[in-house]
Amino acid sequence: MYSLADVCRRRRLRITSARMSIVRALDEADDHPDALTVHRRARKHDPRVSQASVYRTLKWLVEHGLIKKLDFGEGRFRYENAQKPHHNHLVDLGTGEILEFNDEDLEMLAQSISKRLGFVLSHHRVDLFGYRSLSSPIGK
Amino acid sequence: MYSLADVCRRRRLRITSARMSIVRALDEADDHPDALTVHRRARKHDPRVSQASVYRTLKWLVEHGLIKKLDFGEGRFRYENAQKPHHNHLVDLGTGEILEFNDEDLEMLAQSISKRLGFVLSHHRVDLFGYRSLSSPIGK
DNA sequence: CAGTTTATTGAGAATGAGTTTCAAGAACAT
DNA sequence: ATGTTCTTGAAACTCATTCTCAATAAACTG
Repeated sequence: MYSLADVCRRRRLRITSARMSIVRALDEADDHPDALTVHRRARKHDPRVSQASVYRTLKWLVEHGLIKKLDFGEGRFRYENAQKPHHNHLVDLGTGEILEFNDEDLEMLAQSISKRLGFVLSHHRVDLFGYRSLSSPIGK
Repeated sequence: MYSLADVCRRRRLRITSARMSIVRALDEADDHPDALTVHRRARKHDPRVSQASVYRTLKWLVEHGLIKKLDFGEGRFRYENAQKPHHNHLVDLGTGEILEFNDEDLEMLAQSISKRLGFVLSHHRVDLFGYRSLSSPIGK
């Protein structure tokens, strides 16, 4: 998987120093940070980067399809690298942790439901919210 | 289906005049209004009702399970009567219109995926976003 | 490379949804 | 009626996000 900085270069998108520090923060993330978290992390690379630039750059990256804007009804948005293969989210209501999962049947079902309703599916979002069961196969 | 006002009465929830105008606005809605839309509509019944009361009452109704808080990533919430049987949403990206649909397979699949991941499903959200296909069975 | 245009920046002001505060007014319980 | 509790409208406030603007940095142009 290429770094976001690389993807920008390959696409001839201007990558300034402010953008570089933001993009590095996103590249290093293996979670789903919100804008202010991205700002905090980007500042570690370059303390001069402003909040405004973070919001502008996030918007710009979303517009260019390099990152995805997520929303779990928390009153703010989270972001993730769009290069990650498609997946859905499961929110652990016990801890707030966000897990990712895939299900081929689910993908096909979303397609077929859309078709049945007369729509061409652009994208979809399946979020599950639940509590870890005591006999969790994942454990903790 | 009982009106929200009736449900409040049966549950011995105090229904004041401000709440009545808000609840009537919700009862009359066959769409998915956001808080300010509810406020605008409630004012038609009683122009004195404040924005604060609308937010307070919406929160109160959600807490009592009479309405559901929806979120389509628009940066604000929408609401719908919780008495409506469970359904999912399909957002028409051409018009912004929100359609409702049901799919038994989808419900079972959400359950089984949660279980597989070691979670007890509390609730889930399946939103499809798409464009009406030219040969739409629903037409327009 | 100097000069000009265009894009991006940081700081802070502005916005907009939602919440809180507070004093006044209802509703309720004795 | 009296005191207690709840709810209200208005306005202040919060918080995430967007906008404004003068300054700077890049990218063109000759």
